[in-house]
Amino acid sequence: MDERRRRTPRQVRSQEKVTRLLDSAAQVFAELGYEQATTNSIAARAGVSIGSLYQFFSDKEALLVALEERYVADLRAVVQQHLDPARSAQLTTAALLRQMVLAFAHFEMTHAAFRPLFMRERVAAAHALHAEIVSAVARLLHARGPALPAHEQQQNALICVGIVKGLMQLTDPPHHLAPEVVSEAIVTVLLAYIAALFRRAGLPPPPELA
Amino acid sequence: MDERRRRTPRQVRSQEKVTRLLDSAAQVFAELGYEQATTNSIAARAGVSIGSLYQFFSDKEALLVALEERYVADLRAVVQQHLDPARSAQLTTAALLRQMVLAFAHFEMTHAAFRPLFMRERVAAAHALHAEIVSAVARLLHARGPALPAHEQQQNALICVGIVKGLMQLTDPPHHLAPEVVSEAIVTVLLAYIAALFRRAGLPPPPELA
DNA sequence: TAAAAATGTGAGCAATCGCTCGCGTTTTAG
DNA sequence: CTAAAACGCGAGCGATTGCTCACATTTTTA
Repeated sequence: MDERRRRTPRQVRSQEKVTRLLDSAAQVFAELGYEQATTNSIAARAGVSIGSLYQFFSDKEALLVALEERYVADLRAVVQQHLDPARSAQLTTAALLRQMVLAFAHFEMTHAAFRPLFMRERVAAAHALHAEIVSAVARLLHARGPALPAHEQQQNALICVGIVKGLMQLTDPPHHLAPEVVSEAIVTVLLAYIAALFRRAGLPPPPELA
Repeated sequence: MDERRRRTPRQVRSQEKVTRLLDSAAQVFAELGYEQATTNSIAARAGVSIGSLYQFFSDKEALLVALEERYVADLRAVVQQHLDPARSAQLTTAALLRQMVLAFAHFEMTHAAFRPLFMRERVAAAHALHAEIVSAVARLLHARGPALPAHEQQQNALICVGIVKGLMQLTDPPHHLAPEVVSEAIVTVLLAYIAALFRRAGLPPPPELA
């Protein structure tokens, strides 16, 4: 299943080492980015020799791929929890958006290497998940506004996701805005944009959006 | 004035070389980013020996700084043309926003290294210009909506600039949306957001924003 | 307990990068 | 025309990086 992991660790000791290495890689990648991070520093921070690192990971990119699997699994769990149609049907659009944005902000805070790696590099599974999210948002838009032009929903969803991704960067240097402030602004922008979509289609926006 | 440029080129031949080196640096920086770009490849693409490169630039970072001066000067010209109060007063908010966003999209298309360098690295003059832009947008917001809470205008302006910066990334890989499509979406989002600001303050939004 | 398997280690190799330096060529000054 | 100044060149130096390998240590197996 994972050809980039050289030896599957059989002893508890080495399994913990793999975990520590991935934690260390996440930190160093977050601080320096993938290219600037050195495998020696990742091993050193994990308290592991460089030789041990290469017993478990075939090369530097294998660390990235393994981290990707971990992050994508975590993010997929968040997405399935918040984009589930059954759950979302019980909430107002405003409440639903707020919960989703806050969940995503929390994910980014607890997964420091997410943006520097998966927003900039070419990472296959991350892009597949991104496409899933856009489609799920498109379905959600269709459920909330069935009268909106269906052929535009995919693009509208892409804009919505872009708003979240783009504005969430205001929490990074050099702006360093508080995640709560940024999340609130994102919700405001999303609600305003969706309301504008209704108006552009000649429909009255639902009162909860105003 | 520029201590990082070793010899000020006195002959036309070498002045052209400096120009070619900066053009080449812009291309390579845009393709690979600053860290991954190599001075040898920049010199090679410019058709200049590596020795000549270091006659005019003290080190690799000097290329970045010189490029920064060029880009910041160009962007400042665009900004002063479009954020000038006298000019902007004659346009509707919608038309003004559309012109500004299109001008910025055109700037990014003609300055390929702008985002990969100045949105990610710590570049002093670029950040100063960014702050100027946010303040100018804040003044513009105040002019268009004097009744809006003044103490929020700086933050609202930061959100507006963040919307433009964040969504403009949809023109990059992996999305590759057409700049015209993205610009139109940005205008829609900006207008919707500004209208929402009026509503949140208990004011009726100007009809041109609807 | 002893052999085998798994794990741990870090000096150092090959490749790459930023940058220098010695020297040849072209342009300018007088 | 001649000397000086400016410019051009690229082999290669020192530093860094991803990664290997020969060998030591620990755990498992029988």
